[in-house]
Amino acid sequence: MPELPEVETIKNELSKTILNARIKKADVFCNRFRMPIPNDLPERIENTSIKNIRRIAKYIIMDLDNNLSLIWHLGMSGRIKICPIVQKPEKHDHVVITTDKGIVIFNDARRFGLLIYSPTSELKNTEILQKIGFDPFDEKLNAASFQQKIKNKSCAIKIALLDQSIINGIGNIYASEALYGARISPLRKASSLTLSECQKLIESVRDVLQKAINAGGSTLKDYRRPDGSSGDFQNKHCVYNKTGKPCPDCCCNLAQTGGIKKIVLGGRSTFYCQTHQK
DNA sequence: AGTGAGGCCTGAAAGC
DNA sequence: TGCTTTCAGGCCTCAC
Repeated sequence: MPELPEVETIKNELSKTILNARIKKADVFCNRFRMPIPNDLPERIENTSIKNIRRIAKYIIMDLDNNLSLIWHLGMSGRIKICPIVQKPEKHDHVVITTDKGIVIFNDARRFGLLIYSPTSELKNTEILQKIGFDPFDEKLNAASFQQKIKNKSCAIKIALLDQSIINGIGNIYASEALYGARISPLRKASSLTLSECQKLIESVRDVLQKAINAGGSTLKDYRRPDGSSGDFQNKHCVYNKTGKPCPDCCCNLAQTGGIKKIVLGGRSTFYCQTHQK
Protein backbone atom coordinates (compact mmCIF):
# COMPACT_ATOMS: atom_id res chain seq x y z
CA MET A 1 0.00 0.00 0.00
CA PRO A 2 1.92 2.94 1.21
CA GLU A 3 4.73 4.34 -0.85
CA LEU A 4 7.41 6.73 0.35
CA PRO A 5 5.16 9.79 0.89
CA GLU A 6 2.68 7.80 2.96
CA VAL A 7 5.45 6.24 5.06
CA GLU A 8 7.08 9.67 5.51
CA THR A 9 3.74 11.10 6.64
CA ILE A 10 3.22 8.29 9.15
CA LYS A 11 6.79 8.67 10.40
CA ASN A 12 6.32 12.41 10.95
CA GLU A 13 3.11 11.92 12.88
CA LEU A 14 4.62 9.15 14.99
CA SER A 15 7.52 11.49 15.79
CA LYS A 16 5.12 14.20 16.88
CA THR A 17 3.28 11.97 19.29
CA ILE A 18 5.46 9.16 20.63
CA LEU A 19 9.07 10.32 20.33
CA ASN A 20 10.76 9.66 23.71
CA ALA A 21 7.73 7.70 24.86
CA ARG A 22 8.27 4.77 27.18
CA ILE A 23 6.92 1.44 25.99
CA LYS A 24 4.97 -0.13 28.82
CA LYS A 25 3.48 -3.12 27.09
CA ALA A 26 3.42 -4.84 23.70
CA ASP A 27 0.75 -7.32 22.68
CA VAL A 28 1.04 -9.43 19.52
CA PHE A 29 -2.24 -11.05 18.56
CA CYS A 30 -1.13 -12.42 15.20
CA ASN A 31 2.44 -12.95 14.04
CA ARG A 32 1.88 -14.42 10.58
CA PHE A 33 3.24 -11.74 8.29
CA ARG A 34 5.65 -11.65 5.35
CA MET A 35 8.15 -12.65 8.02
CA PRO A 36 6.86 -13.78 11.42
CA ILE A 37 6.97 -11.28 14.25
CA PRO A 38 9.62 -12.70 16.63
CA ASN A 39 8.05 -14.37 19.64
CA ASP A 40 10.25 -12.48 22.04
CA LEU A 41 9.49 -9.05 20.54
CA PRO A 42 7.34 -7.92 23.51
CA GLU A 43 9.96 -8.73 26.13
CA ARG A 44 12.66 -7.11 23.98
CA ILE A 45 10.87 -3.79 23.71
CA GLU A 46 8.88 -3.47 26.93
CA ASN A 47 10.32 -0.93 29.36
CA THR A 48 12.41 0.80 26.73
CA SER A 49 12.11 4.35 25.36
CA ILE A 50 11.73 5.35 21.72
CA LYS A 51 14.78 7.54 21.10
CA ASN A 52 14.40 8.17 17.39
CA ILE A 53 11.89 7.53 14.61
CA ARG A 54 13.08 7.59 11.02
CA ARG A 55 12.40 6.26 7.57
CA ILE A 56 14.60 4.08 5.39
CA ALA A 57 12.96 3.47 2.02
CA LYS A 58 9.41 2.32 2.82
CA TYR A 59 10.46 1.09 6.25
CA ILE A 60 9.79 2.93 9.49
CA ILE A 61 12.63 2.50 11.97
CA MET A 62 12.18 3.10 15.71
CA ASP A 63 15.45 3.25 17.61
CA LEU A 64 15.05 2.19 21.23
CA ASP A 65 17.29 3.03 24.17
CA ASN A 66 18.43 -0.59 24.56
CA ASN A 67 20.35 -0.56 21.24
CA LEU A 68 17.58 -2.35 19.38
CA SER A 69 15.56 -0.90 16.50
CA LEU A 70 12.11 -1.86 15.37
CA ILE A 71 11.78 -2.32 11.61
CA TRP A 72 8.28 -1.75 10.38
CA HIS A 73 6.84 -2.20 6.89
CA LEU A 74 3.21 -1.72 5.91
CA GLY A 75 3.01 -3.89 2.79
CA MET A 76 -0.13 -3.17 0.77
CA SER A 77 -2.77 -2.68 3.42
CA GLY A 78 -0.91 -1.91 6.65
CA ARG A 79 -1.86 1.00 8.90
CA ILE A 80 -0.36 2.39 12.06
CA LYS A 81 -2.93 4.01 14.31
CA ILE A 82 -2.19 6.20 17.30
CA CYS A 83 -4.85 6.46 19.98
CA PRO A 84 -4.64 8.54 23.15
CA ILE A 85 -6.49 5.92 25.19
CA VAL A 86 -7.43 2.24 24.96
CA GLN A 87 -10.26 1.60 22.55
CA LYS A 88 -12.24 -1.38 21.31
CA PRO A 89 -10.07 -3.52 19.04
CA GLU A 90 -10.89 -3.37 15.34
CA LYS A 91 -10.64 -6.22 12.87
CA HIS A 92 -7.00 -6.86 11.84
CA ASP A 93 -5.46 -5.05 14.81
CA HIS A 94 -2.51 -7.41 15.10
CA VAL A 95 -0.09 -5.57 17.39
CA VAL A 96 -0.83 -3.08 20.18
CA ILE A 97 2.03 -1.16 21.76
CA THR A 98 1.08 0.80 24.86
CA THR A 99 3.29 3.75 25.73
CA ASP A 100 3.05 6.58 28.24
CA LYS A 101 2.25 8.95 25.35
CA GLY A 102 -0.39 6.94 23.55
CA ILE A 103 -1.22 3.57 22.08
CA VAL A 104 0.26 2.48 18.76
CA ILE A 105 -1.71 -0.12 16.82
CA PHE A 106 -0.50 -2.10 13.79
CA ASN A 107 -3.50 -3.01 11.66
CA ASP A 108 -2.96 -4.97 8.44
CA ALA A 109 -5.76 -6.79 6.65
CA ARG A 110 -3.62 -8.54 4.07
CA ARG A 111 -0.64 -9.12 6.36
CA PHE A 112 1.92 -8.32 3.66
CA GLY A 113 3.59 -6.06 6.21
CA LEU A 114 6.45 -6.75 8.57
CA LEU A 115 7.52 -5.97 12.13
CA ILE A 116 10.85 -7.23 13.35
CA TYR A 117 13.75 -5.92 15.41
CA SER A 118 17.48 -5.73 14.90
CA PRO A 119 20.43 -4.35 16.84
CA THR A 120 20.62 -0.68 15.81
CA SER A 121 24.29 -0.99 14.83
CA GLU A 122 23.54 -3.85 12.44
CA LEU A 123 20.46 -2.36 10.84
CA LYS A 124 22.08 -1.62 7.50
CA ASN A 125 23.29 -5.21 7.27
CA THR A 126 19.91 -6.83 7.75
CA GLU A 127 18.81 -8.84 4.77
CA ILE A 128 15.91 -6.57 3.93
CA LEU A 129 17.73 -3.24 4.23
CA GLN A 130 21.03 -4.05 2.60
CA LYS A 131 19.67 -4.38 -0.94
CA ILE A 132 17.97 -1.02 -0.90
CA GLY A 133 19.00 1.51 -3.54
CA PHE A 134 19.27 5.30 -3.51
CA ASP A 135 16.87 7.30 -1.40
CA PRO A 136 15.14 9.58 -3.93
CA PHE A 137 16.30 12.68 -2.04
CA ASP A 138 19.90 11.49 -1.58
CA GLU A 139 22.23 13.93 -3.34
CA LYS A 140 24.30 10.98 -4.56
CA LEU A 141 21.38 10.19 -6.83
CA ASN A 142 21.92 12.17 -10.02
CA ALA A 143 21.56 11.67 -13.74
CA ALA A 144 24.93 9.96 -14.07
CA SER A 145 24.58 7.59 -11.09
CA PHE A 146 21.04 6.71 -12.11
CA GLN A 147 22.00 6.04 -15.71
CA GLN A 148 24.85 3.88 -14.48
CA LYS A 149 22.38 1.75 -12.49
CA ILE A 150 19.95 1.23 -15.37
CA LYS A 151 22.33 1.05 -18.30
CA ASN A 152 22.16 -2.73 -18.46
CA LYS A 153 18.46 -3.03 -17.71
CA SER A 154 16.51 -4.33 -20.63
CA CYS A 155 13.21 -4.06 -18.76
CA ALA A 156 10.76 -1.18 -19.18
CA ILE A 157 11.66 1.99 -17.25
CA LYS A 158 8.41 1.69 -15.27
CA ILE A 159 9.54 -1.71 -13.98
CA ALA A 160 12.98 -0.31 -13.15
CA LEU A 161 11.37 2.49 -11.11
CA LEU A 162 9.60 -0.12 -8.99
CA ASP A 163 12.88 -1.94 -8.36
CA GLN A 164 13.74 -0.89 -4.80
CA SER A 165 17.41 -1.76 -5.32
CA ILE A 166 17.75 1.07 -7.85
CA ILE A 167 15.78 3.91 -6.23
CA ASN A 168 13.81 3.07 -3.09
CA GLY A 169 10.41 4.32 -2.05
CA ILE A 170 8.65 4.50 -5.40
CA GLY A 171 5.56 2.33 -5.75
CA ASN A 172 3.03 1.78 -8.46
CA ILE A 173 1.21 5.11 -8.19
CA TYR A 174 4.24 7.36 -8.14
CA ALA A 175 6.04 5.41 -10.86
CA SER A 176 3.27 6.34 -13.32
CA GLU A 177 3.07 9.90 -12.02
CA ALA A 178 6.84 10.49 -12.16
CA LEU A 179 7.08 9.20 -15.73
CA TYR A 180 4.27 11.50 -16.75
CA GLY A 181 6.07 14.46 -15.16
CA ALA A 182 9.22 13.60 -17.10
CA ARG A 183 7.23 13.01 -20.32
CA ILE A 184 8.78 9.55 -20.69
CA SER A 185 6.75 6.54 -21.81
CA PRO A 186 6.60 3.73 -19.22
CA LEU A 187 7.31 1.30 -22.06
CA ARG A 188 10.74 2.69 -22.90
CA LYS A 189 13.59 0.28 -22.29
CA ALA A 190 15.39 1.48 -19.14
CA SER A 191 18.75 1.29 -20.87
CA SER A 192 17.56 3.60 -23.65
CA LEU A 193 17.18 6.69 -21.46
CA THR A 194 19.57 9.51 -22.30
CA LEU A 195 21.44 11.42 -19.62
CA SER A 196 19.08 14.35 -19.92
CA GLU A 197 16.05 12.07 -19.66
CA CYS A 198 17.56 10.52 -16.52
CA GLN A 199 17.95 14.04 -15.17
CA LYS A 200 14.33 14.91 -15.97
CA LEU A 201 13.09 11.67 -14.44
CA ILE A 202 14.96 12.17 -11.17
CA GLU A 203 13.65 15.72 -10.93
CA SER A 204 10.14 14.46 -11.61
CA VAL A 205 10.43 11.67 -9.01
CA ARG A 206 11.51 14.22 -6.40
CA ASP A 207 8.83 16.70 -7.42
CA VAL A 208 6.00 14.15 -7.29
CA LEU A 209 7.16 12.62 -4.00
CA GLN A 210 7.66 16.01 -2.34
CA LYS A 211 4.24 17.24 -3.41
CA ALA A 212 2.69 14.01 -2.14
CA ILE A 213 4.48 14.35 1.20
CA ASN A 214 3.22 17.94 1.46
CA ALA A 215 -0.31 16.68 0.82
CA GLY A 216 -0.06 13.97 3.49
CA GLY A 217 0.12 11.11 0.99
CA SER A 218 -2.43 9.55 -1.35
CA THR A 219 -5.47 7.75 0.02
CA LEU A 220 -6.96 5.22 -2.35
CA LYS A 221 -8.40 2.40 -0.30
CA ASP A 222 -6.59 1.39 2.83
CA TYR A 223 -4.15 4.15 3.55
CA ARG A 224 -4.96 6.41 6.47
CA ARG A 225 -2.81 8.76 8.46
CA PRO A 226 -2.22 7.58 12.05
CA ASP A 227 -5.03 9.84 13.31
CA GLY A 228 -7.43 8.16 10.87
CA SER A 229 -7.63 11.05 8.40
CA SER A 230 -7.05 10.70 4.67
CA GLY A 231 -4.15 12.01 2.62
CA ASP A 232 -4.94 14.49 -0.10
CA PHE A 233 -2.59 13.70 -2.98
CA GLN A 234 -4.97 11.31 -4.73
CA ASN A 235 -6.84 14.43 -5.86
CA LYS A 236 -3.70 15.65 -7.61
CA HIS A 237 -2.82 12.54 -9.60
CA CYS A 238 -2.26 13.35 -13.26
CA VAL A 239 -2.58 9.88 -14.78
CA TYR A 240 -2.98 7.24 -12.08
CA ASN A 241 -6.43 5.66 -12.31
CA LYS A 242 -7.50 8.25 -14.93
CA THR A 243 -8.15 5.87 -17.84
CA GLY A 244 -9.85 7.66 -20.73
CA LYS A 245 -9.57 11.08 -19.15
CA PRO A 246 -7.53 13.98 -20.53
CA CYS A 247 -4.13 14.56 -18.94
CA PRO A 248 -3.53 17.95 -17.29
CA ASP A 249 -1.62 19.22 -20.33
CA CYS A 250 -4.06 17.68 -22.76
CA CYS A 251 -3.95 19.02 -26.28
CA CYS A 252 -5.13 15.93 -28.11
CA ASN A 253 -8.40 14.86 -29.62
CA LEU A 254 -9.82 12.52 -26.97
CA ALA A 255 -12.11 10.85 -29.48
CA GLN A 256 -9.02 9.85 -31.46
CA THR A 257 -6.54 9.04 -28.68
CA GLY A 258 -8.90 7.71 -26.01
CA GLY A 259 -7.15 9.88 -23.41
CA ILE A 260 -4.99 8.38 -20.70
CA LYS A 261 -4.21 4.78 -21.42
CA LYS A 262 -4.08 1.89 -18.97
CA ILE A 263 -1.73 -0.98 -19.70
CA VAL A 264 -0.28 -3.80 -17.60
CA LEU A 265 3.48 -3.93 -17.09
CA GLY A 266 5.03 -6.59 -14.90
CA GLY A 267 1.53 -7.47 -13.74
CA ARG A 268 0.85 -3.97 -12.43
CA SER A 269 -1.53 -1.34 -13.76
CA THR A 270 0.29 1.44 -15.52
CA PHE A 271 -1.18 4.73 -16.73
CA TYR A 272 0.24 7.16 -19.26
CA CYS A 273 -0.53 9.70 -21.95
CA GLN A 274 0.52 8.52 -25.39
CA THR A 275 0.65 12.09 -26.68
CA HIS A 276 2.90 13.59 -24.04
CA GLN A 277 5.05 10.61 -23.05
CA LYS A 278 7.57 9.40 -25.61
C1' DA B 1 22.27 -12.88 -14.09
C1' DG B 2 18.05 -11.22 -15.38
C1' DT B 3 13.17 -11.72 -16.18
C1' DG B 4 8.32 -13.06 -15.76
C1' DA B 5 4.87 -15.63 -13.40
C1' DG B 6 2.96 -16.98 -9.25
C1' DG B 7 2.14 -16.65 -4.49
C1' DC B 8 1.26 -14.60 -0.03
C1' DC B 9 -3.59 -12.65 2.33
C1' DT B 10 -8.13 -10.21 2.73
C1' DG B 11 -11.72 -7.11 1.25
C1' DA B 12 -14.10 -4.21 -1.98
C1' DA B 13 -16.10 -3.74 -6.28
C1' DA B 14 -17.66 -5.54 -10.48
C1' DG B 15 -19.96 -9.07 -13.02
C1' DC B 16 -23.51 -12.37 -13.47
C1' DT C 1 -30.12 -10.28 -3.35
C1' DG C 2 -26.35 -13.26 -3.40
C1' DC C 3 -22.72 -15.76 -5.33
C1' DT C 4 -18.32 -15.67 -8.06
C1' DT C 5 -14.59 -13.36 -10.07
C1' DT C 6 -11.29 -9.82 -10.41
C1' DC C 7 -8.36 -6.52 -8.72
C1' DA C 8 -5.47 -3.97 -5.30
C1' DG C 9 -0.68 0.97 -3.32
C1' DG C 10 4.48 -4.64 -2.06
C1' DC C 11 7.73 -7.88 -2.23
C1' DC C 12 9.68 -12.61 -2.29
C1' DT C 13 10.64 -17.11 -4.53
C1' DC C 14 10.96 -20.06 -8.22
C1' DA C 15 11.46 -21.73 -12.93
C1' DC C 16 13.30 -20.58 -17.20
